[in-house]
Amino acid sequence: MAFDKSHSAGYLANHLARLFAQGLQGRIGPLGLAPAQFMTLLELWAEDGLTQADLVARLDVEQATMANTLARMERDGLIHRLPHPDDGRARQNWLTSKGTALRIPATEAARAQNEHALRGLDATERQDLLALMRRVIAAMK
Amino acid sequence: MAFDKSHSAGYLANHLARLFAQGLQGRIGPLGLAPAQFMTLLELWAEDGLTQADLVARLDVEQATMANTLARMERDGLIHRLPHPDDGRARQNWLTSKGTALRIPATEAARAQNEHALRGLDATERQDLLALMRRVIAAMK
DNA sequence: CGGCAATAAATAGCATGCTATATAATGCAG
DNA sequence: CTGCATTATATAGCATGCTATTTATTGCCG
Repeated sequence: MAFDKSHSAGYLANHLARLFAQGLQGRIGPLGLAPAQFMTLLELWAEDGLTQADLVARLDVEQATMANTLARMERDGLIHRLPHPDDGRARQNWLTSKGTALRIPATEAARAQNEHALRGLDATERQDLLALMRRVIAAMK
Repeated sequence: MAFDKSHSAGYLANHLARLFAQGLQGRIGPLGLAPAQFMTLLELWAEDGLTQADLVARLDVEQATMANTLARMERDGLIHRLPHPDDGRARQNWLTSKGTALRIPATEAARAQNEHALRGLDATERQDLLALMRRVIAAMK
């Protein structure tokens, strides 16, 4: 019996994520943003000055992944990093004016991408999908 | 108004896919396989000797991505590639005995990962989740 | 048949993500 | 107060995935 990829949650999750990432890239790329940068900016827009460890905890990515993402964001002028006043090991990540200014257009782009992806689902189906995904995520964490 | 990542289908899809990939990696890594290699092997187990273009069409990844995956699979002794008899541009990808032998243990590992991820959902919820994901994928393609 | 568009792969360059390891600062145990 | 485990980052190395470009072959049009 064949293992049918179209009935595999893992395969579908991978495909779904790739299509979302490509779509989001197409919308925020012109703003000078990449998807992982956007995800990180979401946290900094909510609370500026977070450390790398804070961001790792909130976004559930590995520390090394976040280190690289922050390095690219600094290179691209989205953030600047200053020593933490109370902890010599840590650095606080602060939005630049450029990083701050992207909030409205970038979140609008992400909203448009979500809307595009979900355009075939009604409100109840959307709620169901999000709830089911959250439960599966919780089961794997 | 904050853009709430826990209510964003794109964010959840990304998180879901990362957790699936990590879990699958943990299960098939000991077999000497990586997730993208497994996905490709699924197609070759169903039909051996496919070309790179065939695999690109069936797995919906970019041609360059598949070229790299196939190169790693050849390096790892999972496939060998021979000139296509009717087309001098193409190469056919054939399973080695090693690649063939992994079918049972690898599909079992993938099934176990899916089962682990979905363990909190009943049969109806699983069907619903897969169906909703397929519809969103179709909307984005 | 000769030229040119289309097709199949390969390659370059980059972002994201992982594991594993190294470095440096902190902080607690004794 | 010293020493060691813990914590915060950084770095190395790799897989996956993308876009863009290159190379080689096919195949059709005129």
